[in-house]
Amino acid sequence: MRIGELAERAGTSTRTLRYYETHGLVRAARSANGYRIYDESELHVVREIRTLLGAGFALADIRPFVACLRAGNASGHVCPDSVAVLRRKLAELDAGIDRLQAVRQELRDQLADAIAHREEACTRRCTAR
Amino acid sequence: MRIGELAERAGTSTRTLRYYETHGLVRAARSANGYRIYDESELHVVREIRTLLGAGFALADIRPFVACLRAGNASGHVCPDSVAVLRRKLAELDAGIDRLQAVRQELRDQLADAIAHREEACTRRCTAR
DNA sequence: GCTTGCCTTGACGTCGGCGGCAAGGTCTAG
DNA sequence: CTAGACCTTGCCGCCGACGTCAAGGCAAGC
Repeated sequence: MRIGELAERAGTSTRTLRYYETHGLVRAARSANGYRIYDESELHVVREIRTLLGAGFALADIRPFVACLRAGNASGHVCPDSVAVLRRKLAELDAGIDRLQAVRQELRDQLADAIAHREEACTRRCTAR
Repeated sequence: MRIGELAERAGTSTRTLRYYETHGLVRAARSANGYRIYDESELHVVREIRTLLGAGFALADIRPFVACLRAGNASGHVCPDSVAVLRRKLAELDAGIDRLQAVRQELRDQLADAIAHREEACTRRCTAR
């Protein structure tokens, strides 16, 4: 399979695949003319990468998952390194959610305040540049 | 007040204040020698900007709040434009929280799965590069 | 032969909110 | 007179995950 086909089947771009390769995540053999030749299994690798990226992981965090897949495991998250990253990400996620919840509460308060003072405040035009 | 003092009192840098100025958020008069001279009220403006940035707002989103302050209102969030941004940000925040919650659930499941299969999977060394 | 479509490497652009440096002008204290 | 602390504009660097050319090689159909 060449790069164009892999890109299409993985739902991404050739540029992205080359980018992953330069960062050591995806592997390719080369045919006589220099074209990249991908093994069927690379499709799973790329999909793993895309899924994790979509979940907010950085490429560096994804590395252990790919290594885990390459080590012959059916899923990339069963290895110790992956689990460590999972735990860390989970903690980050919790912190992020807490932060957003706090901001959300603050915004709701401000919104309520703004509506309550709608008539007494904002007497001049608020669109002043 | 010159730029160094404002920066210190607002807990930011001179570089940042100039940046805000080029983006039309902060205003300064000029003294004879070309130095920026800030009105006392700019301190409130800068603090409003910093607060909103900290809450995850983009500079473009903050503009109406600054305009609202300049229009003579005690707080920047009482004007219609600000309220519109607040509503939008609140919705974005909710969406973001939902997304993170979903990812979080997914991670927890994967973590549980990884732990459950700890012994039967990952037979080879998972740290293969 | 010529076009079309695939592929290659390399290098610069993007977005946002600044940091940091260069090369100079200004003001004040000693 | 000089040092040093402030200020000015301008421009490049940064992070991350790519997009977007540019300039060319390779393969296949007509």
